[in-house]
Amino acid sequence: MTEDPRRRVTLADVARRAGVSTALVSVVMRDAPGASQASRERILGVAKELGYRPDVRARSLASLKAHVIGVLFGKAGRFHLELLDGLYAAAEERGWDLALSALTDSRDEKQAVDSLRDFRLDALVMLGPPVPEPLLAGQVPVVVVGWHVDHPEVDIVRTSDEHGMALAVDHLVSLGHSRIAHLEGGSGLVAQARRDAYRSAMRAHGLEAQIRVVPCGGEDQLDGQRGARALLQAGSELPTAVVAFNDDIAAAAMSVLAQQGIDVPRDISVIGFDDSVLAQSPGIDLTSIRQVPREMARLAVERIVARTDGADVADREIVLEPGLRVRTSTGPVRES
Amino acid sequence: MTEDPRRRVTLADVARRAGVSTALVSVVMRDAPGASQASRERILGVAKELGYRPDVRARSLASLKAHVIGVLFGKAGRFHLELLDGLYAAAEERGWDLALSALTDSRDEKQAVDSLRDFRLDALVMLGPPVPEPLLAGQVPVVVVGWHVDHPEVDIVRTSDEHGMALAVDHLVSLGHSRIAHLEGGSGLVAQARRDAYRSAMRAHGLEAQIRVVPCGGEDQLDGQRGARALLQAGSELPTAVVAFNDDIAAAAMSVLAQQGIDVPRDISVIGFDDSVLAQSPGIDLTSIRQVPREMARLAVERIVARTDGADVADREIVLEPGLRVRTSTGPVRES
DNA sequence: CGAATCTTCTAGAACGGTCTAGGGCTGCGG
DNA sequence: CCGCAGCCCTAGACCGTTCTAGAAGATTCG
Repeated sequence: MTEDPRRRVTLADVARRAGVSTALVSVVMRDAPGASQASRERILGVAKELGYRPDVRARSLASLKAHVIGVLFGKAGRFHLELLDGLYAAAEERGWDLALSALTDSRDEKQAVDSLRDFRLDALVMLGPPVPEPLLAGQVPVVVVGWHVDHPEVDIVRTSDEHGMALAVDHLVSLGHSRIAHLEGGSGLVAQARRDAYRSAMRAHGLEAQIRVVPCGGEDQLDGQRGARALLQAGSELPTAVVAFNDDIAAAAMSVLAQQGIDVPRDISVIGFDDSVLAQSPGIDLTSIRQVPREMARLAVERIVARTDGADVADREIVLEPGLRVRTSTGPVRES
Repeated sequence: MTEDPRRRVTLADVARRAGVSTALVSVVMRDAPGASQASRERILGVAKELGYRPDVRARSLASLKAHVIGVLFGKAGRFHLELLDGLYAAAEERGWDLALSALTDSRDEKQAVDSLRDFRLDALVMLGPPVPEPLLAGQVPVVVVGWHVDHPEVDIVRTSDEHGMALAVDHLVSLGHSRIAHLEGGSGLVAQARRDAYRSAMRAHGLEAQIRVVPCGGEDQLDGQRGARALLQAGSELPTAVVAFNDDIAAAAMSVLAQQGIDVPRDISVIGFDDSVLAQSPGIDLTSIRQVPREMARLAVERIVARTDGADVADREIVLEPGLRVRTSTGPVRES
C-alpha cells in the first residue's frame, strides 16, 4: 500500500513481510514439499494480502520447465475461440501458462513458432489451420487438435470424422434417403478425411452406387455457393439429401437452393458439420455434427502434462465421438 | 552444430565464439551505440551463423522496458485476424514483441489482463470486444482499436463511423433513395455510434422524417434475421434501402428478404459495414463500408512507441476515413 | 545420552539477458 | 612529453524466480 504502485510485488517482498527467505516463499508458491503447514498458511496469507503474482518470465527462466504451452491458431472462428477457452481453463487448473501465436496471411507457421520459441515454450498445441508436417516435433511435446497427422512424435486430439459422417448418413437413411450427395471442402487434410468418411458411410449402407461428391474447392461460404451451383447445373436429378463438409458450406448451399425455389427440408435435406453458431441461427437451423471443443482442449493439455512428466503413453491419437444435433434442415424423403 | 541441439544458443555462446564480452554482443544485438562498425559486423555474422535469437524472457526481465505489447482480443473474426496481422508486422518492425490474450466465454477482461501482467507487458492494445472502461489505463500506455472510449489516458485508433454512415447514406441518396432504414446492432458501443451516425447522416440530407431504426438486438446473423422480420412485419410500406450495422446483419437480412420474394437490389438496396469476407462472397456481393485493419494496427503500435518514448502527443484519438465498396446489393430506386 | 534421521528452513548460484561504471587505447592540444 | 578527451570494450551487479547444498532444530533410536 505504501509502496510505489508501479513496482510489482516480488517474492522478496513477500519473504520480507513474512520474515522468511525467498526460497521458502518459492517453495510455498509452487506447492512443493519442504515447508511446514504453519508457514505455508502464513505465507499464502501474506502473498494474498500483498496481491502477489509470480512473474512468468523469471519463473520460466529459472526453472528448466517453464510450464508454458505455446498455442498456434489461425482461422479464428467460434470453434477456435472455444478451444482456446478450454485450453486456458485446463492450463490454469494445472498451473501452466499459455503463449498464443496467430497464423495470419503474412505470418507463416515458421515465423509463428519462432516467436513462440523466444518465449521458451515447452510444449506446443496446434489448433490449425491443418498442416501435414508440424514443426518442433521431437523437440518438445506437440499436440495437434482437430485433424490427423502422421508423425511418430506428435499427439493428436480430434473428433472422429468417420463417426460423424456415419451419424449424418445414418440419420438421412433412417429418414428414407438414399440419393445422398456430399458437398466437399477442398484439398485440406480435414476435407479429405471427411470425404473418405462419407464414402465409407455410404458403402456401409450398400449405397456405393449413390455416392456423389460435389466439388466446392474450399471450405467457406463462397465455396458452398459454388458447390450448390455445381449441384444444380449437373443436369441430372437432384439428390434428396446433402451432407456438407461444414456448416458454412451447408448454409451457403441452402441459400442458393432457396433462391431456386427449392425448399429445405421438403425437397432436399441438408446436414452441416461442426454445429457452429451459424447452424444454430434460427433462420438457418441446420442439422449438424457437434464437436466438443472444450473437452478436446482439456485432453490436449492433459496429454502434454503427461508427456512432460515423462509418462510413457503408448497411443498417440485420441479420437472423440461427435454427436448429431437434429434441427429443421432435415426431414423425411419426399414421396414422389 | 556440435552443440547439444536441445540447448538454445545464448548471448554467451555468441560472445565466446566471437571472442568478445557478452555485454558487447548485447550492445550489438540491441543496435545500441557503443560498438565499432567492425565488431558489429563480425558479431552479427557469428550470431547469424549460430542461429542466435534473444530470449524474450531474459531480455524483458533485465531491461526496464520489456518491449512487449499485450494484446487483448475476442470475437476473433476475419477483421480481428487482419488487425493481429498488422500488429505483428508493425511490432516486429520496431523490435517489439506481442503477447496475446484471448477473451472467451469463461475468461473475462480482468483475467485476461492479469495473465498478460504476468508477462510484464509495458503497453496494452485492446481489439475488443468493446468495453467502456479499459483496465490498466494510466499504468501503461493503452490503445483501444475500433471504438471510442472516454478516458484521458487511453489512445484510440478507430474508423470514423460518422463518415462511414455518411458515405453509405450519400451513396443511397445519389441513387435516388430517401426511405432509408437502419438495421441497428444492439446495445454495444459501436452499435450506438453507428446508430447516431445514421441519424446524423439522414438529417444532413434533410431526411429526418424518414429516419427509421429497426431493432435487431445484437450484431450477428441471427440478430439480422430478427431485424429483417421486424422490418417486414412492421406493416407499413417497406423502405427502398437499408443500411445495416454490419455485414452479418446485412447478409442475414438479404436472405430473409429473398425468402419473401423481395429482390435485392431491384426492390430494396442493402448496405453492410466492415467489408468482411461475407460481403465479398459472390452470392452475397454486398456493398459495404471498408475499414483498413492493417493501417489501424500500424498506427496503434506507432502510438505506443511514441508514448513509451515519452513523447507528448496531445491528441488521443486517431480517426481513419473508411471507404465505400460498391457491389451489386445497391441500385437505383425503383420507379413505382 | 549421543548419534542418526527427519523436518524445516536458508544461503547462494544459476537462468539469459541489460546496464552502469570504469579501464585501456588512441589522438590532440598545450 | 603530459594531460585530457573520446571511443571501444569489459567486469560485474541486477531483474525475479528456481534449485542445490547444507545448516539448524526436533525427533527417534540404540
